[in-house]
Order: sequence, then structure tokens, then C-alpha cells
Amino acid sequence: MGRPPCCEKAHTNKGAWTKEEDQRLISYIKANGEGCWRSLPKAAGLLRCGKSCRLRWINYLRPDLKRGNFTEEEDELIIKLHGLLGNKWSLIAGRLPGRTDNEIKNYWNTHIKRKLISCGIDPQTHRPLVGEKQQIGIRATGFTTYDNELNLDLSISLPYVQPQPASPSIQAKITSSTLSMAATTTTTTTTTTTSATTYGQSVCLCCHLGLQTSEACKCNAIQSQSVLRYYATLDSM
DNA sequence: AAAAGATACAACCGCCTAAAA
DNA sequence: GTTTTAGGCGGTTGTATCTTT
Repeated sequence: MGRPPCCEKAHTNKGAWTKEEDQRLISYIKANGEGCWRSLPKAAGLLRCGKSCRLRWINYLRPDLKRGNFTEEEDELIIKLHGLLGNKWSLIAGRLPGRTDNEIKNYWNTHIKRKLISCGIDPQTHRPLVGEKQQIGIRATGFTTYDNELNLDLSISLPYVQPQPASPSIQAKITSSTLSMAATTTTTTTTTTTSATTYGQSVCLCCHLGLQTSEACKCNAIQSQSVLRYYATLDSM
């Protein structure tokens, strides 16, 4: 009973992929597209399990991968998204075209973590490390600055759509979205920054977390800054 | 120049959920 | 309804490469 396994574990290769294996995988997916990883290894003539093929393709072979160093903008966006989402690497990767969750996770652990710690910021909580407050700037809003390099100002927003007369059905759709984040990055915010009034009543992350009384709550000061912001409608709470 | 230590990242592991048998 | 696996995810490890001593 149950599904048969996709491969015999004893007869699958492990470890680093060879160029030949890569080539087989690429050719197969080019010809047949991504699909059933379960049947792919056999069909492509690979002695690998489907899971391994999927990982190799997604993290390394996909043609739309960016590779190369992360830009300052990407750094900043990762930090902001991490502050909002935590270790949800796949969600973070979804906001960085051409980057994979694995790549971002590695980058976070090897670069950004250290960068934050050196700034006196706890990489998990995004709050000042104990006894480090004097080393960093604390803005009047209550948000921390990273030696004036990074802005962790966070709020939640719905994806931007062209403003148009809202029909009742559209309004219903909009308000039913749950904590959907704006598809805006620091590289695209110049044209897609969403104001708090785009979809009616929205609240910032602080409100969402029940921290309305916090100094960090800036619901009333969200009008026109071209930084990444997130909003969620009250209906979605 | 060699050894030791630090860093970067590809790949694996284990867990969870949904789907197939 | 139950069992088993695929697919997806985050955490961790192994190892090649780089830097420091």
C-alpha cells in the first residue's frame, strides 16, 4: 500500500554533481520542462533521486539565476524582509528575482549576520544587542539604524495595482488578501511605492503585531517615502 | 612556503504537508 | 481511512578556497 518510491536509495549518486549530470538534467528540462521530479531521474538517465535533481536545478542550473555578488539594495531588502518574515527564506527569495532561498540563506549566515552583529544589532530580533545601544543610533521613531547605512523601517502593504474605480467585487478581493506584501523593492520603489490610502484602511506592521502604542508605529507618517513598506488591511487581521 | 584558521557555498538531512495508491 | 511518498522548506554539514600567521 502507498506510493512506490521514485528511486532505489542504494543505487543513487550523492555528493557533487558532475558536468555530465548537469548537462543531462539541463537537456532534459529544456526538452520536457520542469514537472514530475519523481520520474525525472529515470527519464533523464540520471542516477540521482528526484529531490536531488530538483535542488540542483533550482539552486544552480536554472537559467534565470543571477549569480554573482549581492548588491547593496539586495542586502538592504533581505534585512528588511528578514525583519518582517524571519527565516522564511523561500518567501524572501520570492521577492528577489534571480536569487534562490538557499543562496539567500547562505548569504545571510555568512555575511549579513556578521554585518548586523558588528553594528550591534541582533540578527534574529533586529533589535539592539544588550549593552550595545550606545554604539548605534536609535531614531526617535524607535527603529534602529545601522550606522546610518540601513533603514529597517517596516510596514505591510498589498501589491500595487493600477488605481481604478473599485467595483464591489474588486473591493472584496482586495480586502480578503491576507498580509500580502507589496511587490516592491528598493530598486523598484521609485515607481511602485504604495500609499496607505491605496486600498482604504491599512495598518503598519506595529499595528499588526499589536504594538500601536510603540514609538515605532508610524501609521500616520507613511505618505510619500520611497522606501519599502508593507501594509495589511484591517479585514485581514 | 607551509600550516592553521576562517570563509563561502553546494549539497544533504530531517521535518511537515499534500497527494497518491 | 490508512499508509507511504513526493515536494517543499529550513537547518546543518562537508569541503574547496582564501587569508593569516
